[in-house]
Amino acid sequence: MDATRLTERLAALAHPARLEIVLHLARTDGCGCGDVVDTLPLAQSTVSQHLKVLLEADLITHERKRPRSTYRLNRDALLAVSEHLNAIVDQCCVGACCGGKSNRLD
Amino acid sequence: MDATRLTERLAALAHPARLEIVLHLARTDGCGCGDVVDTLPLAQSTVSQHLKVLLEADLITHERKRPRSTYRLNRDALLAVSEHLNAIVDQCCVGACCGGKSNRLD
DNA sequence: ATCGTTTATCGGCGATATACGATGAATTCG
DNA sequence: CGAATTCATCGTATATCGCCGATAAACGAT
Repeated sequence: MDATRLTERLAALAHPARLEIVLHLARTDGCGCGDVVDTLPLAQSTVSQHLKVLLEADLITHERKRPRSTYRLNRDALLAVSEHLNAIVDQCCVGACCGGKSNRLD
Repeated sequence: MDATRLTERLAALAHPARLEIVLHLARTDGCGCGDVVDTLPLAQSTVSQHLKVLLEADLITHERKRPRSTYRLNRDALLAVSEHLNAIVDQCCVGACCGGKSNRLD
């Protein structure tokens, strides 16, 4: 995952509604757009847009089914973001620095 | 860290220039605004604004010194974001779900 | 074929973000 | 003192975001 992809994913997560959607999908093993609409004080078109953003960032998956489609959290993608941030922390000037703290030497 | 704080930090990280700044600070154990300006194709005032955003998100620290001030990465804050995302992944419907994968049972 | 349900897309508006140059404040150097 | 350095802030122009209502598209049910 390059820097551009990372910022795209971070941007996708950096919105209260979208973060809420991610949390909802994490709790409910996949649901449709309508289900998400019911949990948020937003119009259906707005939710659809948010889902699209998350989809383009590959943070969720989409399965077209009838009568309802299913959106699911892409755990791997979310985990990749988490680990990328972790890598930055680890990379942080090995040795005593950044406020005098040592690096994960446990 | 509540959801609002998390989205604020994610938003701060979700910009190419600011992510670059964070990476730079991670590599160079603290430096001034001017040093950052030298590494980016942006005006000094723009960089200063980006630093302010990162500062408000508490992702970096600022020590006013002369002749140069010093910005440093706040490792704990960045780590907190990483772990928060990790927690969402872990929370993801305990059991087989989300693409049929099991949850970190190692 | 028509209707109802579900979802995606379009157009537009207000708000926010991003960029820059200019300016000011604080400090150091000559 | 005056000049230079470093950085923050202001004002402003432009672009993007976020939201909505309206509409289109897809499809199952009647």
